Amino acid sequence: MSSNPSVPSEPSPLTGEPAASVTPAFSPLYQQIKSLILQSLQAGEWKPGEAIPSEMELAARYRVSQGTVRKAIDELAAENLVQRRQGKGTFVATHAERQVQYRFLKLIPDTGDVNSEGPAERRIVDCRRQRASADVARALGLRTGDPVLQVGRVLSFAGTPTILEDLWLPGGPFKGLTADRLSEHRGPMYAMFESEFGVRMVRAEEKIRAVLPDPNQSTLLRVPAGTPLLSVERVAYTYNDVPMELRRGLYHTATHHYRNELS
Amino acid sequence: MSSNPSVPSEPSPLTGEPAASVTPAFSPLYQQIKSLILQSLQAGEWKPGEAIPSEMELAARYRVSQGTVRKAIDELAAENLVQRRQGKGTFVATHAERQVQYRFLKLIPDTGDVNSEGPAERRIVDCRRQRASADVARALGLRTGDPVLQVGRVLSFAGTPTILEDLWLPGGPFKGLTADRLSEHRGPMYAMFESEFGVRMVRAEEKIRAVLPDPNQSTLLRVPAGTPLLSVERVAYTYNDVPMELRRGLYHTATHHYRNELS
DNA sequence: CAGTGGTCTAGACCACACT
DNA sequence: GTGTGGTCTAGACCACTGC
Repeated sequence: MSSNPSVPSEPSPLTGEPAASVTPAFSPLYQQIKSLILQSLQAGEWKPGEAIPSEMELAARYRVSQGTVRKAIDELAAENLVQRRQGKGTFVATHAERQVQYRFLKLIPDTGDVNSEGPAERRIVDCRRQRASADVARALGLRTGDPVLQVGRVLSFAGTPTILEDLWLPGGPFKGLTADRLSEHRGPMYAMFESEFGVRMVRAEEKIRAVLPDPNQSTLLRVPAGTPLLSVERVAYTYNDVPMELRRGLYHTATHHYRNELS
Repeated sequence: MSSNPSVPSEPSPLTGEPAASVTPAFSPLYQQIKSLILQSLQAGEWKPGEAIPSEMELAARYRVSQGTVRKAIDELAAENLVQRRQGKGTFVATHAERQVQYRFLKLIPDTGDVNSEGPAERRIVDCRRQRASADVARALGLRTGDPVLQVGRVLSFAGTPTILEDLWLPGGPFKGLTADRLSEHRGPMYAMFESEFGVRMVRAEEKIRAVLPDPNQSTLLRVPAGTPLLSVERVAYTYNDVPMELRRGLYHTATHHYRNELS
């Protein structure tokens, strides 16, 4: 292959970047291929659940060897952006698959049997457009006062209210989202975000604390005042680390716990 | 290379396994190499912080190509068992390095500035040998009544008690551990486990809940009764998923939070 | 059967660290 | 310069899927 920070483009997607600084640092070919694939994913060239072109096709398209494409895809697979299936192809990851549903929900029943209690029962408490407060704006990368959608809901397991959460979504990308559409959909909310709004959550950060509920919260969760609850603040990101959701949850951990793996 | 589930051994470490069932499922060469390296790590052939042989050397030792060794090491590096350093070599991971100290501690100050408060001040509350209760035994893979070491301690940040935790360690591997040796050591406890007892924690699982302290706990943490606290129960594992520590922590989350990344 | 991802090899060259 | 890990290639073959 030829020299460095240029990669042979095909229909020439060439994203500007006139190399303002001196020698823009070394970037391996496979990283360049990776970002090209990433751009296609981001642009929606292949939809969630669909197969992307085969390694050979991509190798031909980008004029590199199959091994180089393979390494690029390996990294995308490691980041859960695509999913490889031997003999079938490589598929754009989605929150709609049975196996990985509720990928970001780490609260599980103490029995460990995730399926024993069936799917969560969801109730939308409220859903309204409003102007972003300072902290919501900061978390979503907006300006204070920008339009946001605020949603409150309760999740119940086996009839017991267990999670109370508030969501804030940027008004722009989620234009047209209403309480009705939220109530109607089946399956994970993030799956609906993909199919209805083309927004794919690929990564999230959570800050966890122990708190006490205020009177309103203890009513909704049907727990006594003074019951300790897990406060989980999540910021979820689409491609390129763009924040797309702020979520503040209260988890009742009497019969469930938050599970985490460290390595 | 030759046929499958046999790999050319060198000084013949050949770990039994007479293949009891029919066709022991396909296992790629690099996976076999990986487990051979894993055995050497486990046996202490290379100590934490030391370099393992170069890829070329390992390739010669196992009679495979460098690429195959590379893929084996890639996986070990992804699991944080070894660390690659370009131009220098591949090193056995350790809890003693500056960068990854407290790798398993996810509680960080709300300011986000991990270094602003300096190192934690540690106080051993108690340390005694006892017999494993049923639940401790189960978590550590022991039998009820087996000897275990129980340690209680308080961690303070900037003079404020923030973490109260109890540890249970299997009596066998940690023979000779005393309150004095615990108090004397500097740096992470897991680093001392490596250097003093040859026990390397490579992985852990945590179960998190919100709880209220009992009177004794609220005294030690200097918080009022009724203060919600994070309960973090951790089981830490050495190689081959052998549990080596049970740890029950109470985190005061007024000025700190538990941070988690999802993907 | 053909097509896909997965493994393995051998060789060339690059980037980095030490000496 | 030498040795290390890191990248890239080209080609062969294997395992899995679906027609």
